[in-house]
Amino acid sequence: MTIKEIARLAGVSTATVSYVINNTKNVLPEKRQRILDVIEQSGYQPNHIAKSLRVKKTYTIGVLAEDIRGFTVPAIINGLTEYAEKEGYYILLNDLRMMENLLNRYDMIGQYKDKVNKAISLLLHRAMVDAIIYIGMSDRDITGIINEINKPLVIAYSTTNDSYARSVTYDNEYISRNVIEHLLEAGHRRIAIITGPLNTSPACMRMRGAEKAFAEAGLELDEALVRHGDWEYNSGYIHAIDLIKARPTAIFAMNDLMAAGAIAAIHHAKLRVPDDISVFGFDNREIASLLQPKLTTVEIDLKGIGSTAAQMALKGIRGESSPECCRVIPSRLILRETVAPINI
Amino acid sequence: MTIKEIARLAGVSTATVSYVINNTKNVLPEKRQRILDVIEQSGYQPNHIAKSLRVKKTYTIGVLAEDIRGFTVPAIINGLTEYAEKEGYYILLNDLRMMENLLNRYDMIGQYKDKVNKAISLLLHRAMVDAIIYIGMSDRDITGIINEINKPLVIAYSTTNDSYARSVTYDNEYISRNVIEHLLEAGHRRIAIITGPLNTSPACMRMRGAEKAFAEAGLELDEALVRHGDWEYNSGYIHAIDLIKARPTAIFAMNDLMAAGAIAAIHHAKLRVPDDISVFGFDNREIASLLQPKLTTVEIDLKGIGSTAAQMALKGIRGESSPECCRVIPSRLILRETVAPINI
DNA sequence: TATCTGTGGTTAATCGTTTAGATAAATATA
DNA sequence: TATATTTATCTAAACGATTAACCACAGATA
Repeated sequence: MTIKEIARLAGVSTATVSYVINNTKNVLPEKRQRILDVIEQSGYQPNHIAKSLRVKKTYTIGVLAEDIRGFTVPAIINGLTEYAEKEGYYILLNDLRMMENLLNRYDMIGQYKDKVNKAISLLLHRAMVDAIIYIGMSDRDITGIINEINKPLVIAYSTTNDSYARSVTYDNEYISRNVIEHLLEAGHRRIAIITGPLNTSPACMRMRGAEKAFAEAGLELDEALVRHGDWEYNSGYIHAIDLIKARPTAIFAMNDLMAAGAIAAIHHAKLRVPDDISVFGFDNREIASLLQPKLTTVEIDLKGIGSTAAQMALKGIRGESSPECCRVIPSRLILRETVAPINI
Repeated sequence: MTIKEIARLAGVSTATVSYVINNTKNVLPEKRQRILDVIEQSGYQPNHIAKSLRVKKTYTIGVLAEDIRGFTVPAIINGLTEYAEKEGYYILLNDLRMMENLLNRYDMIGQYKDKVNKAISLLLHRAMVDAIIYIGMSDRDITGIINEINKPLVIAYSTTNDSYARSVTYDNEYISRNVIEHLLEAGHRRIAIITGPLNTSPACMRMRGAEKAFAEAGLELDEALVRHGDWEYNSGYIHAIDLIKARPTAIFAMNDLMAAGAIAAIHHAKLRVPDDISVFGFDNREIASLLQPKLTTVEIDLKGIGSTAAQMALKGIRGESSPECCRVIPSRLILRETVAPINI
């Protein structure tokens, strides 16, 4: 079934059929209906490939994910697909699969660069996507690595200071400030913090947010209550063991895994959560609601990041140049059971 | 840069250029080299869309996932991408996003059916994928729902008894038998089981495996020690509370979430894991290695399922009809800290 | 009446490949 | 030598859409 066949059956030219399919020129109502009827009956579906070839658009967005496993990327893709589908676009997924080996290893940067650029080139020239969305987990500014491309590029989750690429992230600093504010309001003063590695920007920004919250309250962050973890469960456990000696009334662990470790450490020290020590996490991953007690934490709107990224990509494709080159999606606090006011 | 331009620069016809690019006909070595040089210098990349139109193949595999969030689907896609990429195929991802609303709700079956068929039709007729891989989590046999399609279809993870579709799953029954065998070998006799809902096939098959292990050892499964959970943490907790009264020496929970609940229940009863009661989980999700003590569990080779699905899809595309229509990927036991021999 | 304008439709070129069939030259065979 | 075969290459027709350019006709305008 081709457009030619439809035209023959309806007794018109292919051009006319095309015009009614795409609503791109006036056609007499009676004729239009006849054509639509023929299409309906024959179950005709326009050949997308032929159209792509002719109009030089594939209605496809290439998505490059550093690694699809884990909890962040799928949620982003979920939101992304929803928006793209609504607008009639496809998602061509390229999973770079480099969770363990290449990410955050600076001796591997050459290999990383090659892999990314090869993937982009493939997406651009062979698959001919209309735009690319890069979902970055690592702290690298991807734009410094990518060869020039002539299609819209949007970075999701991680951030960039490139002027060409658009990016969409979350409010790292602001929400972290909220966390500390929440603890301060609950009466906590001796607040310990287990950060991520300070050479990663999320850890830095969250730290800055925390500092601001203290400053705004006229207080000062006690350096003796700050430890630098590595995002892993064990580092949360170990640092908490250490911190407990300094008698904090609350611990803000900058992700849920470390928070889980901290809770285990607190229990191990025969103390109770939140009665003796409150714990605030970050990420709201599955484990957060399974811990006993249930973890109070921060939820990043990953789905929102995804749909916004898709939206920005489509704006780029349609040439609606948005003045904003970086959007930040608000996160929210999930208040569960691990934080309690201090003076009860 | 088109093939025409390359032909002009190399002083040959487009046909000849095409022949050297695709290695499809003999070309004099000297001429071939000249053409390759021109291609190299100009950075020419063949237009994939044009090729697809002509040869009626898009080198694209459509992947339909019921919901990409969660832990299973991404791991499968990871393996799938790896294989497909190696063979020069793309992954067009369609996330149906129906975790909460449609899955396993039988009043929603019409809506479910519509959504799946619309997605497949889109993939087939508009995106023109060469094959479809359906990653099913729910227990529904998808083939009963899909309208006839004339391209290879492979079902991954969940299973089918359709003769047209190929499927690739894991060894539910066998590995479950292994779990019980392992517990029996460790001297356990009073083994409690927390199943999933018995109207789901994984729960049934795992149950059958367990029964066989008992039977083979000349023992009988004690019905009083079996409870039917709903895969959620809470049901593990509640059933374990109840089971503990019957004094089992081991509990096999048919997923890690319920196992985690069971462990919490055991601790709550002031008993120790594994000293008083051993616990065996299933899935090896992230939480398994974070629990204290670390959970002994089953790891399904999701990546293997993914790459095998891709392999089968490609076989289908290439017309290499494999006699086997259903492959099962072996799982393995992950022995950690929650299972101990009984008589120490 | 002659010319302009607008409307609905067709013709045919085009997008960038692949490939069947034609052609010409070189080599083998009778 | 004449004919058949093989080999390397080219010509041109697809693939299935879109769309610029053109055309015929009706009604409006000078």
